[in-house]
Amino acid sequence: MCGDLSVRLGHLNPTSDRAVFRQIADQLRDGIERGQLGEGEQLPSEAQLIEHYGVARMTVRHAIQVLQGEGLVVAEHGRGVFVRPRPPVRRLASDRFARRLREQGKAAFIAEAEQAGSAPAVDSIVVRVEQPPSDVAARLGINGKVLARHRRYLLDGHPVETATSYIPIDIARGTPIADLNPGPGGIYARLEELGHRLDHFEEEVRARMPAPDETRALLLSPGVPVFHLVRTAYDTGDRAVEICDTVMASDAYVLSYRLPAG
Amino acid sequence: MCGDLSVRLGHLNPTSDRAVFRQIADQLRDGIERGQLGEGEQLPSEAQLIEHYGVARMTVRHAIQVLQGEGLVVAEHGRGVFVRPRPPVRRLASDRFARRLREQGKAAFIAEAEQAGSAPAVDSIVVRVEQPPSDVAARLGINGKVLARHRRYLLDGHPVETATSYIPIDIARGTPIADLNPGPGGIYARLEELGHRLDHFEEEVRARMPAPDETRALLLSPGVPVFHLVRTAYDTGDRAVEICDTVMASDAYVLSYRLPAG
DNA sequence: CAGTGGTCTAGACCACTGC
DNA sequence: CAGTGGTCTAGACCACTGT
Repeated sequence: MCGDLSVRLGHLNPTSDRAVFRQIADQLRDGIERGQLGEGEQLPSEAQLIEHYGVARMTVRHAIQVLQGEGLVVAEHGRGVFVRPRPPVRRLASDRFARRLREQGKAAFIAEAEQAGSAPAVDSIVVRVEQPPSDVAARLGINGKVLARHRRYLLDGHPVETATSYIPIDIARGTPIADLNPGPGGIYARLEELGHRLDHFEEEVRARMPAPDETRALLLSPGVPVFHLVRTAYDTGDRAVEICDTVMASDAYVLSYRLPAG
Repeated sequence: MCGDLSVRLGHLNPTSDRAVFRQIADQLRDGIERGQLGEGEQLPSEAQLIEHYGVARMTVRHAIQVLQGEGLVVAEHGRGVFVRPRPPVRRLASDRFARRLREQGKAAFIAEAEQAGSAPAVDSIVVRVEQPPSDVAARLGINGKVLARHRRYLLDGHPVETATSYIPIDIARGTPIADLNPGPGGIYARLEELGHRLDHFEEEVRARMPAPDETRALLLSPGVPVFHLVRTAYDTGDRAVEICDTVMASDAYVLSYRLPAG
């Protein structure tokens, strides 16, 4: 009764209240979670599923769409539908902005990626003066424009993160912070050289589905959310001297934080 | 040419490569992002969109499905499709497990919710001895079974978070930690009374789309990811004494962490 | 009851992949 | 070229909401 598919597909329960496309999605999901379909393996084709279940094409497409929305599979035009491979995750530790790392002359992203054996890259760098979003302006305590540094980070050629740093103009003007390449240790090293000794950062983390432009910039598969981080840097005078707004492919990261108990 | 819809819908570009359903989704998304369609407002009905664009029903449904996947709208059977209201978010600060809060006799969730003016509740409590997931076992340095405390948290009647705490049996046996209600200050207070003075926590944060059982437990709308937190509590002897595995509705939370700069 | 979205069918034509 | 998924049509019937 079952063909020679790599998954053992079951039968539909016609008496069930559960919609047919959901029953099909359930069975495929089961096969994935049980490991009968491993990472990168191909699902039965639409034609095979239509044949097996005796349903219309739109019904099996709907089932597959459900799994795509859950981030379990990716469809590739002309090739097939595959169990989504989990990319290696980058672990971001809460000490990643510690001074000792900065003093080694590497920006946080580069230093960490190289240590993990990946090939880091930065592109799409744009540095300009602009009007910041209102929440950024409020945190910086500024009404007018600020220096904005936009960039995109890649690991082994895959984009994983876009970021924009906002720095008050009175701090950045005429310094390497306003240059395309701010020099060794990144802008945090420059801020400290300028007398803004950093005290701590406050990082806010949200998760949501990406907007279409984010899907493009990060080459996200359907069903992959993004982390949205807003990190504020405070100097020892408790002034907010920089805000970094970051959008990250959530399947490429685990964020790790140390919390005090005392 | 335009009817009296609350959004000004544009026209399709037949020469565009962009699929018709994407063009329709783009126009509706635009209306939402420009604020022409505010939170909770109703989108044009399928019938209206079919009429306006002169396309088949499946095409407009596909467009709306795209917006659902992005978490922008929610469809309500028999009522219509609405711009998804953003629920009030709960801000979780990194000092939420500080001893001073515990000493006030409240568990972290309850204390914080009441302070924010919400009505907290806990249900679905299950306490039992079970085999933990292998990653939990590894972190606890344990091979066999552990005490597991499952529960679900609600704010103002809405489920927002499910959590499972795992505690080594040799620590929990015969203590209030193994009771349904562990008493004032929660299990962290009990752990400290038992001599396991807490030193710090390590919290790992992931984001992903929910599995179907999580969608049910948290009543999640389509297009809403979850935070998956795994928090390990270490005592002053650097022993892992508890692991809390938490799944949270990402639209109900902003996580906030303080990072050292020094 | 009319109006809404949910499920499903049976086709059509197209675009991409790999042999 | 055959096989795959992507887009779109034009229907059908159902289930839920509100009046």
